[in-house]
Amino acid sequence: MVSTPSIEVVPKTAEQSLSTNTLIQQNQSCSPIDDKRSTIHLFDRTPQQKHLFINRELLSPSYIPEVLPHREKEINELAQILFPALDIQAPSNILLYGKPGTGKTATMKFVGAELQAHGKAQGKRIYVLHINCELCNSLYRILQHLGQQLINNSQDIIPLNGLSIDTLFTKITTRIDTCKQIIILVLDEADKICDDALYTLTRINEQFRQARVSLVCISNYLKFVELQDARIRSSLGEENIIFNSYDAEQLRDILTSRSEQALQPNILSDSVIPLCSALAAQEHGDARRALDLLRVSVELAERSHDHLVSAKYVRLAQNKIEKDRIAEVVRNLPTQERLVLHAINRLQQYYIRKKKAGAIITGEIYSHYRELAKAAHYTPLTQRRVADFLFVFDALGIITARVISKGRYGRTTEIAVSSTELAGILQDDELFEEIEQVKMKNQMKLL
DNA sequence: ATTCCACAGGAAGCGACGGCCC
DNA sequence: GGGCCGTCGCTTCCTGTGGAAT
Repeated sequence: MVSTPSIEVVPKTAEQSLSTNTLIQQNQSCSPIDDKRSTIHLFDRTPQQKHLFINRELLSPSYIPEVLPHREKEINELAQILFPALDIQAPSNILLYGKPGTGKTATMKFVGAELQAHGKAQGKRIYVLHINCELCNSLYRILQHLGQQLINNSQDIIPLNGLSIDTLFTKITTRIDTCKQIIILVLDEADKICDDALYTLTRINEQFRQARVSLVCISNYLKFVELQDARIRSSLGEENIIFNSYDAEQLRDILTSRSEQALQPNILSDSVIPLCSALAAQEHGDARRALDLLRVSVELAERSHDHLVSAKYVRLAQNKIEKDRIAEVVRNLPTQERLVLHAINRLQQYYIRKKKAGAIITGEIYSHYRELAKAAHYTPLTQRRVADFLFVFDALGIITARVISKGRYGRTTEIAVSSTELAGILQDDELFEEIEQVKMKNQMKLL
């Protein structure tokens, strides 16, 4: 039996608190008796610990505040377009564009809630239904979700699959058309939907005699509508609202307004909010990022028993957020995708060791991945499939992929690892030990 | 101007899976 | 229980591509 390691439950400094994972790992080696003993006082608050938060939830990006600073124009515009719903007339379909964290979803939820409440007060049937198309990207999933939200408490559950699209479509449209009502269907991340689904949804009103459905598509991509079929383009883009990125000053206002409600007074040093705003403004004015930075900074200070959140914690928070994000992504990847990441990482380390200039290319990655897969007793996937993985890693921000032409020597993709934390994260991966012994067969070729 | 390389990436199709309907 | 459905992960096949080399 392994003896109990000396564990300090609450680290003294922010740096120490960042190594919480190590502490947890050490803790896992404790015996059941030791576990029991160590948890008795685990959640007792020490005298020097202080609540810095009043309500942590208010700094969560998903929280919709009562006031949305610097979005008054968009709110009014959206409300004007949706106004006919109060007369049980279908508003125009709307497109909301803007980069991530510019308040599109928050604004829509805010206006949607107001509209629904107004409708209810007037005894009108107005429903605003949100669907995240990242999760529901096919017509079947959208209809299933729509039906499920409409029936709500009924026992008539719509199955996740098994029905034909026609059956499901008839079932849902019949259910919607039972009375005179307006449904505002908000399709968040609408660019993730397949074309057929979008086309069917734009034509859905043809099925109704009483009810009406209006679409609100939210997208991060300005070219979203341009890429659609002409039939979809005409009916989708009836009204457009563009959400510009927040600048540092606007982000500062947002943070100030939220922190006044979410945090204890006088716990932020003067530089914290300007720094969080400036860092988030550099990332295309992402309010979510700014809120995350502030929340994590305060959490780190709280864990370090500090009564004042200084700029130091913002810097630490920035590193922690990035590392946590990549680690979370990597942890949830399937084995084959992690094998490809290991191949990329090993090649990167090899390039550094040998001081080899230039970027890693897909051919090298694929051949090294094959070696690793065989060594770990997995059947290697095709190069086509691996190319798709690389595209996904790029989208996730783990690598940067750039298609280049090497003239007579063909076309390829240059890969650079974007995250400085990747090597460390992969060392904790269960595959690491398994493939660590594998030598790079193509070492000479690579040089 | 043409050739050639090493892929990129689209399209089609396959098989497994979970689940419904008759 | 068999037929059917949509989805997902994957393969195979194919055409397209950019620019150095010829």
